[in-house]
Amino acid sequence: MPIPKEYIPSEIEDKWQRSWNMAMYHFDWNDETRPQYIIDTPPPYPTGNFHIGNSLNWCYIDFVARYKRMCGFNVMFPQGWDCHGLPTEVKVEEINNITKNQVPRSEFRRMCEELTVGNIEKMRATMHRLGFSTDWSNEFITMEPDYYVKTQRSFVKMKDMDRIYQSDHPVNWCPRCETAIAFAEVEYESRDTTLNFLHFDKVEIATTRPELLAACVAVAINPEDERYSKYIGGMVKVPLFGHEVEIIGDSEVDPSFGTGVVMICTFGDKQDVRWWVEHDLPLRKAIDRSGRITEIAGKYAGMTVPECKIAITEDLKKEGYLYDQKPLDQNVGMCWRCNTPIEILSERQWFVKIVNDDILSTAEEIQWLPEYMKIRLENWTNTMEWDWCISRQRIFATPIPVWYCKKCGKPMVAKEEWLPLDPTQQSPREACECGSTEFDPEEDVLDTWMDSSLTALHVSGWLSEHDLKLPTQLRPQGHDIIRTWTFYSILRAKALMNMRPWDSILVNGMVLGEDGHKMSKSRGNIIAPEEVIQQYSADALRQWSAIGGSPGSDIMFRWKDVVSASRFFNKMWSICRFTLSHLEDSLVEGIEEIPVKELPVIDRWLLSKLNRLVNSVTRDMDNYQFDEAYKSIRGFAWETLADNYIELAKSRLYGDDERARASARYTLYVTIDSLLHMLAPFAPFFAEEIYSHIGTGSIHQQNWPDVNEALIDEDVERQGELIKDITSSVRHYKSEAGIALNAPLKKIEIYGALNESSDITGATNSQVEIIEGEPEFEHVPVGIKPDMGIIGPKFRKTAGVIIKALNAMAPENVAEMVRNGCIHLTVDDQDIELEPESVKIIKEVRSAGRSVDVLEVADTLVVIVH
RNA sequence: GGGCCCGUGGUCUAGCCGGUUAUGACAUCGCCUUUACACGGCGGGGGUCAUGAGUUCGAAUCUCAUCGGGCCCA
Repeated sequence: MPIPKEYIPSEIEDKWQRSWNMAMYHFDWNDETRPQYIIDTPPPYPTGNFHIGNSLNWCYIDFVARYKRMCGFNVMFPQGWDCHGLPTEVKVEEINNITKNQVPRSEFRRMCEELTVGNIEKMRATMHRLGFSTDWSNEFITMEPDYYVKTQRSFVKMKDMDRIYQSDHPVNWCPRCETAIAFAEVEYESRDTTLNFLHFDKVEIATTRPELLAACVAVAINPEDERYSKYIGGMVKVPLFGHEVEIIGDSEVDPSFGTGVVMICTFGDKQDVRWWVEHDLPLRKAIDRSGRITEIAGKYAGMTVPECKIAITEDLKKEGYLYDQKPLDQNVGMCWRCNTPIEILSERQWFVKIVNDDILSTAEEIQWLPEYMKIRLENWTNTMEWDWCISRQRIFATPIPVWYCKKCGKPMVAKEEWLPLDPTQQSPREACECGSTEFDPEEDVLDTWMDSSLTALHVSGWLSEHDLKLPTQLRPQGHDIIRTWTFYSILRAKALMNMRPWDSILVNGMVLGEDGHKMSKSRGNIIAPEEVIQQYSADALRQWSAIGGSPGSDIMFRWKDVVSASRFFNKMWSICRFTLSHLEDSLVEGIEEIPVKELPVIDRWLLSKLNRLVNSVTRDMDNYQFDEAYKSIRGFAWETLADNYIELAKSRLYGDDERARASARYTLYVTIDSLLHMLAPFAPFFAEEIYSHIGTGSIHQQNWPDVNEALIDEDVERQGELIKDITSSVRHYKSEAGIALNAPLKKIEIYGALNESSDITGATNSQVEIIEGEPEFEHVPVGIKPDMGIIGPKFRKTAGVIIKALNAMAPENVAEMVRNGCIHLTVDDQDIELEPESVKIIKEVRSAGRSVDVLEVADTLVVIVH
């Protein structure tokens, strides 16, 4: 069946997407013959929109999954969905025009689930369209009991091993979301604020947060600061509120900032918390959970923080306490979800203990790609000051399986076998130690990272009927979530199984828009994958992923890269169509295998280069260098195969010599077949389409090509290269001389060791004669080029003067000495001898009166007779 | 303020454990419809490798400083 002239990707991709049996990508849990290759795929948040950044990451994963499968691994490329979290809650409130407290918890949760199910469906469709070889038999959805039972069991297990505890501790608090958040969820933004200079009764202090005066619990100065050190241990009165606080000394105070005196509030920032702990200061809560000022602030109670700031500043001015104000550029912590400035509140929360050394030593056991990404994790780990706060005051999340006894207040943690459960819907199955059976449920829920940090354990069969296959082989993810997902995943695998979660972590960059900035709605530089697929093709988008940049670096989305990708597929299509048109009959009868020795030089040249290509692409794929791999495949197909080989082989393919035709056909077949196999992980649709014409079954179930070392032959390559170069310089000659490329030349004489000339004859459409021996032309040395690679290391310091001396000599003299086997020269009264290889002679050929042009190709002379 | 990454023709990029002629793509210019492809072919122009200093016989490559950009954090 001939292949159509035009390459119409939409039809081809649609056809294969419909007909592929996705079961061919399933992981076999019971296979004991193939090595496992389990990928800890990121579970995206089901926004309903699989964006281009996801696409990049998933393309990388798919390249690896398909490659490893072809290499004989038992691959699992599962897909999970990280469902819980605030954005969905907000969306549900928006859609239904309600707040979460207006409907029962279970009803609200149901609404969130319903929205999520729909969103997952949309994202699955995009993934299918992109041709990912996902193993859908191992899909997981964190909001389903099958998954969150594991989150809950992990909670109970870690509680039992004292890795989880409950405590009053300052936490980062988002007053808008009314929930605690972890450090990882705090983002910093530069803001212009005002530094206010206030008179206290003994000292002057500078503060950016006068609204927290009521929460002032101490005033701190640097003990080295001679201006104030005499006050240490004394008391001062806080303006407006009148309570007395201690003056403490602490070397952390910067004497040069503001007045050199700072007030400590509970809590204005993280430094306040450090001082509060260190100096054992009292707690004065001035802000409540909703971000309003509390009763301790007297008449200011009930105001919001910004309102209070204005009111207090006014009063301070009125009362004469405020004597100066200066603008200050300050970084303010914000909630990463809603961008509200966070507060630090002291609340009773659940925490996971962080053991920094465990994280760091486990990170050492993992191969990081690129290597430097590990440093980011280490830096983050070393700056952790508090434990991980895992309780959240939300609804759509995994419930914390705990109740509190109404009588004695003792918490009751669910037994593992009771799980999954929701304590707000179910009661404990046993009585409290005190005998009471009345309980209040824990209404707090778990941080979503408690779900997603278990993915490596989950996909490797933890707490399932299968044998545990931890560690997994690969964690692919973006560098934006190293401090969260990477960090927590390592923590959990280490805590729960005392193992590393993965052998390797492949960190991809962010996708930048065409304006060079990270894609975001507000910048309006977002490109949807569907848009790219619709205009070009999924294979073209995948190619952009492969060659847009090397893994780890941020990569810009550029339409022209997609265009260039689709051009390559057109070219490849055309190459395949040409090949197939010559293969037709023999494909039916089976391609006749021809012994290498019987093939013409140029065929052996191509096969030698092909095997080198297989070798390098295999190495690149093993190192996740998709850009390198793809570029070399593309370069080989376009230049080596299409521009050179096919042009050279054409005369044989169209000629009468059956044997010569068969050789070219065989070579083309072998080459196309290998190329398609190597393209398969990158362009699964294209490769499958062409393969369906030349092979049987799906190409995605074939083996990765082996390198046939016997076909790599340097001598053959040199000869082939010469043939190619001669042909190309004749082409160049014609182009320069304004001769049509297919116009015949009178005669071409080649002086040199070349066994075959028929392909040159065909490609240049001219009579070719190979002449042994020296040509009758004058060979004039016109210059020399010293080889620094030889002279430099040998002569070191004197190399410079030697080069100078060489360049000063007459080229013909040097050439003469090279012919005699040794170059003598005198430098600084010293005799120096150089091997002939140290110098390359540049020669010019002068024709002796004949009406010819002379081309020099490597060491071979090509004479064009007019 | 600290850490990490990066400055290479107009744009993006390879090279970066040193070796003299710096890779490729896109763009640009000229020529060509030659039985796979004009979404093509052939050929050309364009870079003092951010700046300055140092190490070295030799630096895009190593060191330091400066300037500029990005990311993460305090």
